[in-house]
Amino acid sequence: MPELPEVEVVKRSLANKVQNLIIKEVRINDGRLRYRINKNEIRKIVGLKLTKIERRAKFLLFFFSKNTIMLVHLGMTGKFFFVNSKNVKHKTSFYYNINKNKDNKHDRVIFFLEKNQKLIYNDVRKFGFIKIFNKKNLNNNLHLNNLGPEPLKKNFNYSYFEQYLKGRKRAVKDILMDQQFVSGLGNIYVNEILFLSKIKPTRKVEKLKDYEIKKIIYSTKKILKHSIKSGGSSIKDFSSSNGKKGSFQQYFHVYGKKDDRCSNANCDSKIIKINISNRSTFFCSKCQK
DNA sequence: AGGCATGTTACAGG
DNA sequence: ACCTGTAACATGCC
Repeated sequence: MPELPEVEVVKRSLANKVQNLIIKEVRINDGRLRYRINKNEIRKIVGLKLTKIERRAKFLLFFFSKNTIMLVHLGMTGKFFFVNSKNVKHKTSFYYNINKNKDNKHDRVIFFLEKNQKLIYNDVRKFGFIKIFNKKNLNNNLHLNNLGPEPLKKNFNYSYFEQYLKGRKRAVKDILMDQQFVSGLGNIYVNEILFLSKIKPTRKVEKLKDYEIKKIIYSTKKILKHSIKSGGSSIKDFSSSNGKKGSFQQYFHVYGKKDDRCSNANCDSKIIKINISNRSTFFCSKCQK
C-alpha cells in the first residue's frame, strides 16, 4: 500500500480538487473490496457536500455534511483518479499503473461530482476498502481505535518509545511495522529508516541503546518528511502519467536493492535480503549492527 | 509455473 | 487478558 507519505500526498492532491463539492451520484462497478460495499450504505453520501479530507495513519477520512464520514484505506494498490470537466484524468497516486487502457478495468467505484467532474477509486488487488460512518460512531472504530501515534507528531518521542519497548522481545523491524506502536509506516520506509539508523532489522528491541532509539526517531521523521516533499514513492510504474509522479524511490538505499553494493562510501558490502514476519527485509550487514 | 508484491485482520496457541 | 505468529484475502508481474 501506499504508506504514510503516499497517503498524505493523495490527501493533499485531492483536497484542492474536490473540496466543497457535492456528490451527485455513486456508481459501484465492483464492490467486492476488502469489505463488500453496501450500495445503500454508500448512497448515503449522495447529495452531501464534501467539506474536508484528513489522513490518520494510512487511512483517509472524507468528511461530509450531516456528520457523515467516509473512511478509505488504499490497501496495496488503491488509488484515486480525478477527472475534470474536460475529461482529463489526474492520478493522485501511482501504484501498479501498467498502462492507461488497463487502468480502467480496475475502476471499482465512481463518484460523480458537480460540473461533470468525477472521482474514481481504482484498486487492482482489492485489498482496500470504503466504509461510511456517522461521526458519533467514529470514536469507537475497529480501524482507528488502536492506532499508535503519528510518527511526525511530537508524541512519537523517546519517552514513548522507550516505555513501549519494556517487556517486549520482538525484532525492531517488526515493532516499527506494528500500527499499534506507531502508525503509518510500512515495509519500504521501515527498511530505509533502519538503514539510515545503522541498525540491523533483526535486533531485539529490548537490547536497543538509548542513542539508537533516538536515532530511529530522528531517521523516521527525516525520511517521511523528505518523501512527502518528493511526492511520495512511485514503484512498478514506468509509464508516464497525467498527474504528478512521486520521486522518492530514487532515494531508496536498501528497499528492492538485493545484491546491489551498499551506498555508503567506503563500504563494499552487498545488500542482503531476508524475511522478517513474512515481509522482505533489506539491509547492509556491515553498516547496520 | 511458482514466487513475490507499498497491508490489515481473524484466528490459534502460548 | 495479553502477546506472537500465521493464514487469508485478489490480481498481476517477473
